[in-house]
Amino acid sequence: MARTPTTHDPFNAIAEPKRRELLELLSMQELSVNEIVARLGWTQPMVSKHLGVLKQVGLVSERRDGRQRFYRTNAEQLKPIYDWVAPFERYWNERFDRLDDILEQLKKQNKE
Amino acid sequence: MARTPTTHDPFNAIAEPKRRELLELLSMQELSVNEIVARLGWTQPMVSKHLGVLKQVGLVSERRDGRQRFYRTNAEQLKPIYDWVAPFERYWNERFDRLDDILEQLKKQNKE
DNA sequence: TTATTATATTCCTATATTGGAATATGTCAA
DNA sequence: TTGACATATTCCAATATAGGAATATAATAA
Repeated sequence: MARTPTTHDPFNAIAEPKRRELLELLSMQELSVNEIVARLGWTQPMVSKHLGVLKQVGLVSERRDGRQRFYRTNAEQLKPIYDWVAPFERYWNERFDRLDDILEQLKKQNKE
Repeated sequence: MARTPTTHDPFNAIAEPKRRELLELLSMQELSVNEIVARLGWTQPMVSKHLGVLKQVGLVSERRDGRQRFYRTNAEQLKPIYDWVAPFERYWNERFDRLDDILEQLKKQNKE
């Protein structure tokens, strides 16, 4: 009876804008925590905590090397979101306008 | 210092699976609250509350007629989500494999 | 071993949440 | 006006959250 945890699935994880920013950054390149801190200007614990959430839902993967940990985006985990939202594209993309017209005509023909 | 409200933006609004289900249902057709209750089998207050969240972020629109209220999905508000997630498609869609190869070659050529 | 560096975790507070039950509001009909 | 119907809102509980500060853990170097 509470909001679903952010660590439960990608939809909840990416609701936080900072985590979306992290995913964008780490899709270009693998970075260590301190490099992320330097680039984004957040506090180190803040970076670690958001990375922790993303790791739990599999949206980033971790590689350890000495005392450093390198993270990178695991984009495949975003597919469920894409798959859910993509079918709605037709509603704002004019590319589907002609198809809509055709479907309308078919409907009319069926009624006759 | 708390999680962003569900009514703040589409990303937070659709993190809840029941609201995604509502959006799918109401994209096919306009429905009254009671019709939604009948189709989904949820309690009436639950339906009204979720519709309230979706309405606040503009994801559904409302039409009043007598004592009934008809809702339908306003898909354009999903565009920010699509726009954010679509660039990641390349990471799981094999259609981009050849493009990746070409980019790799260009990188190599640049180094020379 | 001790100090230093890199990262993660804990403790705290303020704030929202979801769902259920009960109730309120609004609209129409008799 | 009164009753019935359609929908929204309030009150409650349990639970998580994000961020800040402080601290813990782990790995390396001196």
